[in-house]
Amino acid sequence: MSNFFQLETKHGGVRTGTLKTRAGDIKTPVFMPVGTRGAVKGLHPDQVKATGAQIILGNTYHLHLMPGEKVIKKLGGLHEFTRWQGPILTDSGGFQVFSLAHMSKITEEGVTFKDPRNGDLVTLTPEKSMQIQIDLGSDIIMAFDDVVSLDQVGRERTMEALERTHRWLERCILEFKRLTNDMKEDEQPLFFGIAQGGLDKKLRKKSLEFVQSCDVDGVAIGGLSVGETRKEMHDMLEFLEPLYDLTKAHYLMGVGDPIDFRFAIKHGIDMMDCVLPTRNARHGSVWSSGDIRMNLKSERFTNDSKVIDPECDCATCIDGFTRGFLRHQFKVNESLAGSLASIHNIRHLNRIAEEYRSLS
RNA sequence: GCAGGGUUAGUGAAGCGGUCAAACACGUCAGACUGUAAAUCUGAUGGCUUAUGCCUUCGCAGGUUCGAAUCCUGCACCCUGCA
Repeated sequence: MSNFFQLETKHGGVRTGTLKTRAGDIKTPVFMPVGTRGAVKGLHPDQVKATGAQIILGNTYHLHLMPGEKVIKKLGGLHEFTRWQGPILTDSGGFQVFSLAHMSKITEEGVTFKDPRNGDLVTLTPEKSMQIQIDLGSDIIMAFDDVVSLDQVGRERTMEALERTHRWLERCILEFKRLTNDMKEDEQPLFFGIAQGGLDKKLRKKSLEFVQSCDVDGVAIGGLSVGETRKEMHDMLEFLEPLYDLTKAHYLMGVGDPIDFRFAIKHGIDMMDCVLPTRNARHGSVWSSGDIRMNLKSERFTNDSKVIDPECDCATCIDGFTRGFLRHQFKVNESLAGSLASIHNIRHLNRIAEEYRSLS
């Protein structure tokens, strides 16, 4: 497999580079907004693009349930379907092993989930996940992994989940190759493996080394930001920093609090995704300069004529939407409020990424 | 005018002699949210407060009772029938 990631500069732990996908190049470090069901919630693709976003995520599990990958394929694939023209990364459904743990059953073959909406059983296997992601038309395909929680039950199966994740990775690679065999190289999606290991450094090292020894275009760190303390997460990122294969892209999954985002970039991470900017935004919570959080629903903004962050260049701030206006729209449940705040929060992370990219 | 029904905390609405500072919903205030079961969830919401504590409340004014939001009397206002 040729190398789709080009490392350009390195300043301490900060790397800048370019990830080449069939849908376009991605400058790293990069923040990737999450559009689980094919849309970044509340935003038109043009608005997402205007935040500086280069790539968005979709989710195998959700899109498989509704409307189904066959429908999306028939309607031209994810790009045509969603009208997002840039690269798309799809998560494999592995995270749902964790988030829907109490409604799922894991076996060596795969995982059976109960659809939380109607109780329907959905089975996902490494092969199935690859097939779905290929049908969706994803540009970066993620391995199907076994994510564990940090509670007692999860900790006890950390080792088991890690080994299973590795066996599943081999199955994913075989299936991915089978499905992409007849594609020209520049038409193939990329494939990323995922390292697990919970908060156990030995297991983390073992997992990272295993994943990097496989035929993958990028290596992802999974299973963090699932409830551990900030210190635990940062310790692990510091520990992993010298262990990465420098020729591959490094993706930290699910992290996007500005503080963690900066920390990860300084410790060798190239890509991150997170629901935090959009979820928080819909709940009225936004970041401003200095990564300070404020809740726009708060009474104290009622008469505030300032924009969210006077130093911000996002469309929401540039267009002059005041805190007072946003507070009002939140209070009356107008969805515009969440959209405007999402634009701001995504831009906030993209500005951070740009700050580090400008080092090159 | 006659006969019924009603008036409960910011709003709607339970309660119909003690376990009532008073269910529930909404609203309000605050908090949480990290590969989205998430436009969701949690807490507070008469006052004072550390409180299993005290004080003031259930249209208004009296009364019965050991004890009343709950029963009685009068008054005010609202609704529905009949005139």
